Amino acid sequence: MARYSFKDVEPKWQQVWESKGIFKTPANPAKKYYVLEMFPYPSGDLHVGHLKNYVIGDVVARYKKLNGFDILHPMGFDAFGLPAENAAIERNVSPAGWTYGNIETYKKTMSLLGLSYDWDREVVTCREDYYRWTQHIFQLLYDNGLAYRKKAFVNWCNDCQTVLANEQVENGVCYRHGTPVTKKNLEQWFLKITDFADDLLADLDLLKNWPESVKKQQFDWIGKSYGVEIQFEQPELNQKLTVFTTRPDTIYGVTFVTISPEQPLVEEIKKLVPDSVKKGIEAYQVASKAKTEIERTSTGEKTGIYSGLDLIHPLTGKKVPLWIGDYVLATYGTGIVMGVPAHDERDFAFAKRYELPIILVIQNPEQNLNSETMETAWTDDGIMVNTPGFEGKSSTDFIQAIADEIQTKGLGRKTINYRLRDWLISRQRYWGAPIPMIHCPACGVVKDPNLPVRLPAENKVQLKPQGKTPLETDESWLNTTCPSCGGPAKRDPDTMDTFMCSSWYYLRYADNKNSEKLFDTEIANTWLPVDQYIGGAEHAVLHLLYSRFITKALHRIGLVGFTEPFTNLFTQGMVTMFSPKTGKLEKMSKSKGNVVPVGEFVREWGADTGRVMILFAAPPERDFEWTNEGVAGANRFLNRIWTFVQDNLDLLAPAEFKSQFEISQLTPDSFKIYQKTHQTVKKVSADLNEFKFNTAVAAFMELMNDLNKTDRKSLEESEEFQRVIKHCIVRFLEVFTPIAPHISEELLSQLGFAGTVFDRGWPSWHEDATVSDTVSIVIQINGKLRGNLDVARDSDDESVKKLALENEQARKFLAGLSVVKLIVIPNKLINIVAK
RNA sequence: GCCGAGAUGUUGGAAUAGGUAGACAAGAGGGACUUAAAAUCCCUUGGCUGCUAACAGCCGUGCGGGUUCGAUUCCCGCUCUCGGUACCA
Repeated sequence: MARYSFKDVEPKWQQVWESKGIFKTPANPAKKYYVLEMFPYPSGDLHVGHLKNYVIGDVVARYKKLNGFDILHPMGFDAFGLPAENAAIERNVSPAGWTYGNIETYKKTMSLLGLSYDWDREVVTCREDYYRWTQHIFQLLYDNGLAYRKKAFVNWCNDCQTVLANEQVENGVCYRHGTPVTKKNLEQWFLKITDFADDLLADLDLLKNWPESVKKQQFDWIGKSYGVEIQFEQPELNQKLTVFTTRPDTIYGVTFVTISPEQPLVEEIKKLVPDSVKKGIEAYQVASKAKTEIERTSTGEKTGIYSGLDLIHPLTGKKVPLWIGDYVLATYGTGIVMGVPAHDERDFAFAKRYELPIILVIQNPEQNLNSETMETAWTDDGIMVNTPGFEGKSSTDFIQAIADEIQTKGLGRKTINYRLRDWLISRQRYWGAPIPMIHCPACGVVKDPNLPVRLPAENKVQLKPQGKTPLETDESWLNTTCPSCGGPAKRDPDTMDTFMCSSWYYLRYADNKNSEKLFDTEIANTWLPVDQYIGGAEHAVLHLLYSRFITKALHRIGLVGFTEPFTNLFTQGMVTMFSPKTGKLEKMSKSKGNVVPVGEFVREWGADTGRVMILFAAPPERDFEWTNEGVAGANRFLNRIWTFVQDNLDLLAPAEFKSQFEISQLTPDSFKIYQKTHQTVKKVSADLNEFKFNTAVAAFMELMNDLNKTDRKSLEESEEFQRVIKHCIVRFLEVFTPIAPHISEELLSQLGFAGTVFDRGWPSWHEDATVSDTVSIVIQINGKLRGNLDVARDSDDESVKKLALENEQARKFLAGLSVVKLIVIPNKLINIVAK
């Protein structure tokens, strides 16, 4: 018996789908469904760890298509970015050549898998026909006041040799390299994502089918907090110092105020203090700036220096010293905080180090706090003390009262602060979309009207970072004329963060060939939002937040009719494998030396085996380990299906195909397999809707195990039985096509069906056949399983009780006991409570 | 530290409007076929006890309590693991 020869079958069906144009996007969808997997950055070649994302998307796309939806299922490449540029520097290759070569490799590999993409919809972010529109979006944002330039202390990664957005700094290190990030004071382009902070927060509620963890991460990242700004006067300074606090209830506990060394007011302060103090402040500023982000933010020492000035406490009128300390962030709130050592850990540590006084204003419920002896700050609620007019009252009541009082007395105002900052998008690198702006000495910043602003030729620029942006090294590119006055001007030398490229690609797929516009609004509104987005959870606050922002911005500008890009989001777990380098399970990656290349895998096992393996191994949201045993098991299963059909093809192929049977006409054996088949169709339909691929595959295995028990002799003897078994295997194969499309199509065709499964669609199940006339009822005695009872479905409780008490097994256990109570759960169990 | 998710056989995992725990696989053991091996097929496979067996009993879903006729599922208190986060005042 020939084993399943995937080497012939898989290319054959890929060819059929291709030639029939099955996966082409319909122009005027009646029932649209947009399935999208996060597009890859093309680096090297695909390994099986990458596959999970694409396989899940393909199952969804095929399943929806079989159910009559008009599908948009595109693929493309996130093609600008550092790896290409680094490869260029290290190996002297061309960034563009390297990238396009990888894209070709990726596409070739993807074509082995039978994925249902419409490649006519492809987008490649580094191509001119794409990045000119990325530049166009930038200019649109600029026109609408959503892109601006400012000088700020920004995150600098020495490995990237460029600045990074806040979202790209994790725990003080670069998200890519893990190298410590330092601060640089540079003038850069920012996008006003903070303008949408409230919408981004509120609309999380609309995202019903997003993982809670992703929504939570975005919620925390936006970090909305309600508080009060309070002003402290300084007699010599001509302006007041404003602090932001969420704890105005601790106002009477203020014993100092701390200002961040980068806060601009520090410069004013320096003018008022004696030279010796000024020198100290400057030395401190230099020292702070030299620290890495980790050194500044890790739990370590809180350092500071006395500014030489004192402030007036707005309520007590007493003097409190003003300190400069780099534990205060210049970019959050006002960059100045009030020091309440008794009720804030950081202030407590600072006060202890510099021997500043501690005033207790909130007493704990045990009433045992004492400012002299406390060893840690009390940050919870409690009872007010040392607070005129509120002694003995609850701090939770006081917090509102004092906020109101501060506001009415004109000492400050209630306000809201966000942790979210504007998105810094300038990058001092070559391989990205140039920022399409011109700097003119006369006119200032002017839009370049000639898009695309092309990158200078690779051989004209110095890619290796040397304190200049690579684009600046091509003078002929850099120097241009001002579109406004015609005088000499310079181009903006930076490129855009590549997250900008990926924050709108899902829109371009809808109308990817439009050379006149970003996209046609009507077409975008037809296909979007994306119905099902699938990707890794690591993008929770990067790509997914930026994309939501860009969608909202384009909505405000009037280019799209929706406010959220992705209606449903599924985040798959990663594929792990034992790494010989680290000696443990690791995410599959080249650097860990634990990859299985897709090409090699498909040559040895075929695409369908890989698909079944990935879907069966574990629930898709969970991580799973890639194992040879798992692969072999998946392959064995496919071969069992193949063999079953081959063994019986002589009888099944000629048999008439009936789409439904009369239950009463079926023999018991026929009914059993017919029932199992329809239960399977029902279960698989439900499981695919819920992304429960692993249990769907298990259901197929169960049905196959039953089909394999088919008695060849009975089959030979009864034409009716042949028709039943044909019906069952056909239904099996039809609903199996989203999971293993090649083998399923091939066997359906061998069984006598012309065309493809898409000609027939998803079968409905025979509901009456999924239930039985009789059910097995469990007999429990005092909660313990003691026997079984076969009764008619929906038997009344009384007859079940009677049968249970008469049951031989039950009587054995009831000997010497008296029955106290009977609990009947219809069609499930009866519990006899006895003493 | 804080926030979130989780803990079920040798392993991946099933089963939760509370109702037969371990579906389906993997691995292991035994058998059939074969000169042999591979492949394939069949059987066994949570632990303990009853000398062995069919069989029977007891225990068993991280730990300790609780609610209930009945708890992997609900409640309270722990332990551990994995993610996320990191001076945001």
